[in-house]
Amino acid sequence: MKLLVIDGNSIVNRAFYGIRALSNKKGVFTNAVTGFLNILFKLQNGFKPDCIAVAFDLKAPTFRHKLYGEYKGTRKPMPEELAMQMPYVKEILRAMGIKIVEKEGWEADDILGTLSHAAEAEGNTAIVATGDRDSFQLITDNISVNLAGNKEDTLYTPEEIKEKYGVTPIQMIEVKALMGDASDNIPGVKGVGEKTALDLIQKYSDIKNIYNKIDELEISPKLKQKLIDGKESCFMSRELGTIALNAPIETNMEAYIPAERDEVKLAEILTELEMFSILKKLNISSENVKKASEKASAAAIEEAREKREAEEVRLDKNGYDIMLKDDALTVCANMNAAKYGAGEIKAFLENDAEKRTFDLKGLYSYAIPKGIKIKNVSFDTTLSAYLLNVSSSDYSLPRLCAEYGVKAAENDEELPQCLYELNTKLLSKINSEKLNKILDEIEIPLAEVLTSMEIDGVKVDLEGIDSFGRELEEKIIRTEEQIYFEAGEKFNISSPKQLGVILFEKLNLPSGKKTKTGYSTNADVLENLMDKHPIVPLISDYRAFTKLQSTYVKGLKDAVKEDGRIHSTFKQTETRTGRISSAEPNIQNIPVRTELGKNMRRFFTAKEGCLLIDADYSQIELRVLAHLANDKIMQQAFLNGDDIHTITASQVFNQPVDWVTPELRSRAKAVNFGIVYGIGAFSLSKDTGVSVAEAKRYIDAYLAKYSGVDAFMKRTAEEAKKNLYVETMFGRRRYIPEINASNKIVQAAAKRIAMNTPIQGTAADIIKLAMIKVYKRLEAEKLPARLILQVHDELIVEAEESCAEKAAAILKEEMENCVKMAVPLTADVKIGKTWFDTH
DNA sequence: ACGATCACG
DNA sequence: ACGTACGTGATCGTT
Repeated sequence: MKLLVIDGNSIVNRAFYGIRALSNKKGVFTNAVTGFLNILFKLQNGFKPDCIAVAFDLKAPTFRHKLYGEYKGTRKPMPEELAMQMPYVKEILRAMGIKIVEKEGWEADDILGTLSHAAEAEGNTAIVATGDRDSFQLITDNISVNLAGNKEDTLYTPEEIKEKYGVTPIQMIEVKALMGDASDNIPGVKGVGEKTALDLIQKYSDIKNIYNKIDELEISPKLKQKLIDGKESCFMSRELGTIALNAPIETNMEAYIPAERDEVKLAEILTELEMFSILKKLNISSENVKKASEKASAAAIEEAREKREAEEVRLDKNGYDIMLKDDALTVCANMNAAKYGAGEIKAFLENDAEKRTFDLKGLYSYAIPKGIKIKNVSFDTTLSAYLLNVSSSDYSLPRLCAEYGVKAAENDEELPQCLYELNTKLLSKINSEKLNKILDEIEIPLAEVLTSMEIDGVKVDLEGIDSFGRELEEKIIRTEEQIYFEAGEKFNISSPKQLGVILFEKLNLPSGKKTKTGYSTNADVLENLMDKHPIVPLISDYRAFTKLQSTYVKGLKDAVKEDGRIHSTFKQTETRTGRISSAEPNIQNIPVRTELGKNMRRFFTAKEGCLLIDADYSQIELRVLAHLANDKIMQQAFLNGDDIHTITASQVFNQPVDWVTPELRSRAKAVNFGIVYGIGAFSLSKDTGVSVAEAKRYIDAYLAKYSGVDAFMKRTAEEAKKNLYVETMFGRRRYIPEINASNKIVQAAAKRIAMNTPIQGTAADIIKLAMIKVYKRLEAEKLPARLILQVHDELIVEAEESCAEKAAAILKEEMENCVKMAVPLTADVKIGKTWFDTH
């Protein structure tokens, strides 16, 4: 008999990432299901197996995890769009009469291994279909592996493996023990990659032999040392990388002969998913299709009735802890759990009951695309945990349970209790630390705004980027040639190490030896060498060009989605100061400071018929400082509408305002920045080019004139020493325990943080409030205009041309009036087709 | 995985 | 005498 055993998870994964997003009307994604079934059909038709088994992983940790710790801990979780498709895949397989094999504590790989080897033992042949190469170790004369979902559709046999890798299939285990596997978090031996590993195993056949004869091997001393250091890791990796052949599952082949298929059921599911092409391929009788549709409508009526009843019971309670997990809402009231499936979530989220959520932004990412309006969120675990400790890097449930002394849920049944206890604890802390206002009025409403911005994204001119990229490519090539000419040889200009050798050894340029690893070649160093050799400005240009090319041209192109827009992720629990951050791609560091770089902004554009409205706060951090420090002189400058850097120059350099030269103004500007960052004379001198002594005089003069600022800085540092934390104007808190460190350098750094955080953090609070106001106002006035980007002190709205002026007025008004301070806030607003035009 | 570098506010 | 401004994220080379 012939057995086909399929790695379900792996194939579904391949299908999901290999096929563009498809979904039915209800928003259930279907690309993974479609892809999986197409691969399954192809395998069935190609191999004509007598028996079929499909193996899946269960989420529970396997015995190997328990032995060696959660070695898959860093693996990315399955995206929601994929997770929601898994139940459908399984249901369809069952309806097709195909056996699903999964076993708590065992991985799909182990099931593949056990079944294929059991088949062989009974004198049968087996084909293992999977998406990854792990299974190569299972190959024998009677067991072959098909890398399904790959372009090349070869069937791997022992000969194939020998030819390709020069080792036997079973030796692949040894190879992996040496090289490790990043995707499985198998460490291997540090510093040994595929090439070295294959080489070693080809020569010495297995790791046991290698370590037994370690002193006799013909290898470099360096490699030998690596092997010795990694010995323990290597043997552990061998354990981790060995697929089990003894999983406790049914191994009688008869059990895997497909049963008769349930056509009605199949028609039902495929109709629900709107996968009509697959339905056609299955040749299901029209009679059965009809039966399926009758059943479906009856089920819908029943579902509606159940929902109503459930609603009535649940509505008379007044608070729920809820968490969206695997596309189902776990709802907990008084520690009793209720599960809501995809169809019922909407009704629950939209009802009036008070809700305490976990990962509100995640919930909005689910709700907004489906048009669900979440009502009455009073608390969020993640946001609260962030407010209570902005310095954590992990706000996952297990981590929070550990941090706040709550017993972590080991399974879904324990989840309600766990969430309830954690939320209760966090809520009481939020109240006692007076963070409730900032939670209710800033972070909770902001979650919706950020999610909406992520979903909308910003339009990008791909052709424009492409053409800019071609220009850059030419510049890079030209510059490269000139650099090689000046250097008299070719080398990797991007390698600081190689560059250092060329500049400081070959060309004998004066070096300030720096960094742990060698010469420093950063922009500052190059700046000082500019006139010393013609290669230096070329290097500087080369850096600028390649930075633009790889980070921006290439990076942004890769980030453009099918809708022609970039959807950055705005992280709400990332920064220590309360700012939001942007990633994948980072939209907050698009070039603007240089003429060449600025061109990137031409490619961020409003969609057809729309314009961008860009509003940025003028000097928000200095205004915040003037307010917090209650410094009358600085406040007066802002009240007068004066140029703050000119006034500062006049104060610090003791000159009449009219006598302030651009040079003086620029130095004063540097001092203003320095003050906000918690200045030191050394750094200021480096920044302005004056001597350290001179810089010190500036700072002293500054603090003497702006005496309120001086007092504020002293007060803030003392407050930090006493409380071990500092606060923003709205009470956002940052703990700085290092403030009392015995190491003076550490302590000095902590002091700068203490002085900077209230300023940067208050500015962050203000713009968050402005975002909420702008978002709500645009929504309330039903304007065809949406807030799409935030860059710390700048907001960008995309609006239909007809309402651009109106939207601009709203932006300005809301930004300038969202808080009342001792100085006015001003926002400069510009309208344009592209982000370049608005500057 | 980490450091160096450089883009932004 | 120390080592040198606050807050981020992406890319590349090196280990």
